[in-house]
Amino acid sequence: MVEQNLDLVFRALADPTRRAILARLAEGEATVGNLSEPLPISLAAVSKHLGVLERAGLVTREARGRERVCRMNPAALKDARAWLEFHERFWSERLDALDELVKITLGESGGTR
Amino acid sequence: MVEQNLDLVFRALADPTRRAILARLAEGEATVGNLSEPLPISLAAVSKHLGVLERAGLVTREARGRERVCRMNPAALKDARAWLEFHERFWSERLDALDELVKITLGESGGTR
DNA sequence: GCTACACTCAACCGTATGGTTGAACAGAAT
DNA sequence: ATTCTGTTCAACCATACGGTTGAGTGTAGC
Repeated sequence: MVEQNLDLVFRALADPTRRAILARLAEGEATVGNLSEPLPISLAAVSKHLGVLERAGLVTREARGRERVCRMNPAALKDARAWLEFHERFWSERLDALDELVKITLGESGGTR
Repeated sequence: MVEQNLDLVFRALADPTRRAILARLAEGEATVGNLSEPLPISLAAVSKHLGVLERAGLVTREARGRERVCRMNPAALKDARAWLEFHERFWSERLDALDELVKITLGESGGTR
């Protein structure tokens, strides 16, 4: 359940164009047209990228007149950050423990590889 | 420079099999064979996944006899976490600011619409 | 009502991805 | 020396991805 969401979020973040869109969106809401202006790709391509971001829950698109205004949803980053943070911490602790073990082992046995 | 690394890291993390491999690796180093045991895919496929993880800097593979022992490298997660954290924070602040603005605007204008 | 605009949808294209199988290679075991 | 084992490599397959173009849809403006 959450796992699949991680798939979508990480995959969405793996593309530089999409990260650029998010960066632009961080400055405030924008229409699809606004977003596509600085990008060297077609409007349709941008629309597709927005679809990916939307499916990942990172962005919402709302119709306003004939425009679609996009907003970012920082909450969707939470799971991904939590995953990263957990593993980073977990691994670091493991490494520390390993380090400690090595020190102790070397100290006791005399360090003969 | 860092940007491209983010591509690789996020892309690597976007696959559930690869996250499973990382989770297994968090419990300690393992050979390619060890890693492939619980997985429902071929050894060759696991080897490929390890290639992806290695290119992203998340895992190192070292030859030990005829085996390859894999270890995780938590440092590689740092950039990704930093990116996420920054944007999450940045966006949250933005949203808070927007919230504040809305409150002020509504308070001043009388809140029509 | 017609035209212009903002956007999405659908079809298509080339390349990447995740999987397979079978051959190849290197180290261990006999 | 031969065989077995652990792993990679290469070729192949199906599907997904990121891009394009052109048609379609709905709203705005005259």
